[in-house]
Amino acid sequence: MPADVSPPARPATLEDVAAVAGVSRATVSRVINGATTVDPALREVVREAVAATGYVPNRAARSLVTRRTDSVALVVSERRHSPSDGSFAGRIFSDPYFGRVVSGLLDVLRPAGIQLVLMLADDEESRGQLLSYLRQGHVDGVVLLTSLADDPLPRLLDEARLPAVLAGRAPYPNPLTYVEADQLTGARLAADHLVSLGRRSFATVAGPQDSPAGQVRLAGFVDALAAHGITDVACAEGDFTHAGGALAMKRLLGDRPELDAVFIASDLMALGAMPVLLRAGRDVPTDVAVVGFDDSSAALACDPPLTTVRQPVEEMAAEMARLLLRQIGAAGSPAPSVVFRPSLVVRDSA
Amino acid sequence: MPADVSPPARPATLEDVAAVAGVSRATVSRVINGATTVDPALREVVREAVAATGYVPNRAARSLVTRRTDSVALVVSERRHSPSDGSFAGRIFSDPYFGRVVSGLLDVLRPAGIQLVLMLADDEESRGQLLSYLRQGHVDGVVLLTSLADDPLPRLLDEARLPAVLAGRAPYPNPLTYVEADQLTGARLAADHLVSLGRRSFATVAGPQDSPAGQVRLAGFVDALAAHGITDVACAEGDFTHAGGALAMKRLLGDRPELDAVFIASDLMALGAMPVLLRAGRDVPTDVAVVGFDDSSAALACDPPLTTVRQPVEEMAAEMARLLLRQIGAAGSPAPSVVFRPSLVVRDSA
DNA sequence: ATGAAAGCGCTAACAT
DNA sequence: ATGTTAGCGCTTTCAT
Repeated sequence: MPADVSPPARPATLEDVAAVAGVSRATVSRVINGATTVDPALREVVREAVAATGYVPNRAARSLVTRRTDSVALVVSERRHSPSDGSFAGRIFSDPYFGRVVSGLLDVLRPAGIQLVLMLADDEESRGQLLSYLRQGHVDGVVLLTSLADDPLPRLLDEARLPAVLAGRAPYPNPLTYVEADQLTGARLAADHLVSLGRRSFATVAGPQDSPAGQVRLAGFVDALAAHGITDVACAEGDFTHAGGALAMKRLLGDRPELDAVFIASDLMALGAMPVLLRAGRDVPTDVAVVGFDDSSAALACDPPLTTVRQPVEEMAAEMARLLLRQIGAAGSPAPSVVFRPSLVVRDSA
Repeated sequence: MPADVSPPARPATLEDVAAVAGVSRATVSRVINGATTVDPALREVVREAVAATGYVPNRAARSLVTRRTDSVALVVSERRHSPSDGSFAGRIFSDPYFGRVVSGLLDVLRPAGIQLVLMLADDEESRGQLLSYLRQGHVDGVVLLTSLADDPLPRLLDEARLPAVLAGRAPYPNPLTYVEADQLTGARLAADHLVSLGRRSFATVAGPQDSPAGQVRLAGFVDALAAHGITDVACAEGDFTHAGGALAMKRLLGDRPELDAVFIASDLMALGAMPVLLRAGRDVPTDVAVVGFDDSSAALACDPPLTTVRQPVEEMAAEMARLLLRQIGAAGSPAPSVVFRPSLVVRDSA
């Protein structure tokens, strides 16, 4: 029977490393945290001891004294689809937009050793729980993704004095830092392009009018057309989903069969709308020019490839992470908001 | 100048509550944690003190002594789309499947007060970081979503003796608990249905053949047809995305223009494939019968609505969460795996 | 049933 | 440059 040489199940602590390295806990701590006031030779010894023991810092212990958690929350705030629907449907999870946000966030957070905690707020109760959780300092900051114009979360987050960054400015005056693409300009880009194509009968599949993005993109499109003297615009509201885009397009075709230009407020809706056009015997772009919004993977999934307004979502998300980290570092003093310039990506649909 | 009556910025601690209630820390702790050995009257007093002080337990402190974190990781393991692509594209984030999983998980986790930490593993380096993080006990357990047949994570997770549940059995012998729908049966359901419709020329848009789900659904479909004496099946591989489905469908139409039945290994790919059929002048279901897989929101976004193999993803995810919680409670002793029965949902496409 | 006290693993003064 | 020490807020024996 072999001697039990395996190390104890208990993970190594600072103390263990210190013992192996023949130094004090404090010195090991300094090396771990990259303090410059450590003799290079000792530093090396400690490094080896860390490797030998397989030491990894205990976050709870560290957190207890530093009062930082090295984690931030990604809060997704939506209206629950249907109350009967016991389960949260999470519309946004199916939008390529979400993946791009996570991706951009992690590009910055991961190298910084910060974890991302995913939290949902889909009703009063969950919002309350969320806030008490956040307030207790269980995360260092929050990134808020909301699709509700009347979302109380920005206000509550501000009152809680929590480092926070919003994806898109709050729909009401609010001091929180936000990052967004200029939606108004984006919608204008779409309108101008459609006009420059010589189109005459305009329509739009708008986003949900209880969402800021939905509201602003519609307003921007309508205003930009008005500047060209065009005031007659057919509009159908979609819900930012594939199916919603298809539905809205059908309505539009019923309302205004002669339409030859349509701006669709998200690529995902455009993806749903284009087969509807096809089925109705309209060729894109010959009969109907289509411009989307986002420049997500959905734009390339369209046939023909979609001309669309590009938002650099990954970059924007990375910027949100950076601003959040900066606020956290600066004891919560708010960082400046930043607005990205959208651009028009011309492909084949318009 | 009004007296400063506002409470100190410092959040209330157990000590504060104890002082207000006039009892010891230990008693407050007992009340918080629902110990039964507390006088009902005292319990009430403590409750009030908690409310008065706005006390919320400090997770780090608790975690330090209990060695539990009350959080679990949702690990998404994928191959990074393109190495040049600095940013992780996160294919799975755009699949309705992901949202359903999160939804089902949170249905169980949220009431249990467990947080969900989102982690990505998309290359060797991130996998290494991930493991050292997990090993240190920063989460109590992990739910693994992988789309790689040769993913080393199940093995590594098992070696690390971490409570873990896999979405779908590991592609190699592995003792970890898993939850899945019987993919073989699901694919057979699709095949049998298509055969019962009297179709004669079969094809399939398979999932990626480096993913377990992709492999098994293809094998199940081919085998089931073979049982009907049909051995000639056209196959094109897709990547489980919308665009991938469209591409594969085009190839299929080129290879076998006479096809009149196609099984598509995911609804999202079917959503991409159906407009291709339409454009090629094929009516669904008259000319071509189409059966999908998943019964996700994409199935209803199809036109016509998609006949598909239903996987109860939300329920499966909820079950994963339950099994994980059970394992965590039982000091890591593995829970039994569970296999759900898929069913055929007949709509209009076949 | 309740309280006193130890200690989880770490960082940050402070002292040297 | 390094070590000593005092907690961070909580749970949990162990007494009572």
